[in-house]
Amino acid sequence: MNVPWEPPAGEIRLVDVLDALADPVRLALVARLASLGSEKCTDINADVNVHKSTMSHHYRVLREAGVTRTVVHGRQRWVRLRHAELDARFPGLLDSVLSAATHPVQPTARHG
Amino acid sequence: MNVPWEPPAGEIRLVDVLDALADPVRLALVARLASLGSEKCTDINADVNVHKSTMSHHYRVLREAGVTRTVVHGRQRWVRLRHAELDARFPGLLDSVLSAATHPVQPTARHG
DNA sequence: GATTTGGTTGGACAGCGATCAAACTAAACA
DNA sequence: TGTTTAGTTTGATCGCTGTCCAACCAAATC
Repeated sequence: MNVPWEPPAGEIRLVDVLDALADPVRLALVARLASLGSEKCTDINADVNVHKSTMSHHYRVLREAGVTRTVVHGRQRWVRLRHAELDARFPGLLDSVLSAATHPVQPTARHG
Repeated sequence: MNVPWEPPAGEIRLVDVLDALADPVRLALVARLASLGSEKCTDINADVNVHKSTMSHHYRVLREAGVTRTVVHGRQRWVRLRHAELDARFPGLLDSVLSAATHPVQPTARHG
């Protein structure tokens, strides 16, 4: 039920957030969390072809950047986005990243 | 008058853009370009306490990620944001990053 | 208490990236 | 043509980072 260290909402730094999102594995993870909500690490790991210790590393990067919150519940961890807090500090940022991650706009083909 | 290599608008990758923005020097440079428009490298370098070869490296990262366009004009280079193209592909992304970079929202103090 | 389970930590490794200095290149100018 | 100017390229350094494996740890279960 406790929460490992994370930055207070007012101290989340943009560069850290961008850096946390600038990795394919973490970006996919964030997109997944956005669509599925809170998830157990086990469930996430099951779908990712990466060692569990590597995933643990990514969880930490996201958490320490202020992107996610990890709640310890018994012997499992639940991870979810700090969506509202992030949006309060950097309005529109997370949403535009998520929309970019899931629906990048393709250029319309030119005929002629 | 020629333009060094840059990705076509439709092939700009989100991870590359985020990675390009996830550096203090480049983020500041992008914010500066957003407020001042196109600039010569010399002018930019003058205000940044970083070696010119380092700046050249940053210009390349931004350009190859699709964030900026560099136009060679005689013996000087003009750098500017590919604002419209970026916004067409990842709507709202650049603007939210710029607004986050220049006006991060501070939490309101609680009097209690 | 011993074992299983879910996840972290530490070590090792390879690769990358930010930085500076020095050498280089191409354009402009004297 | 030689020199200055604007910026790139190359080389070196050094710290960071993504990855795996092995060891560890705490909670839950037997």
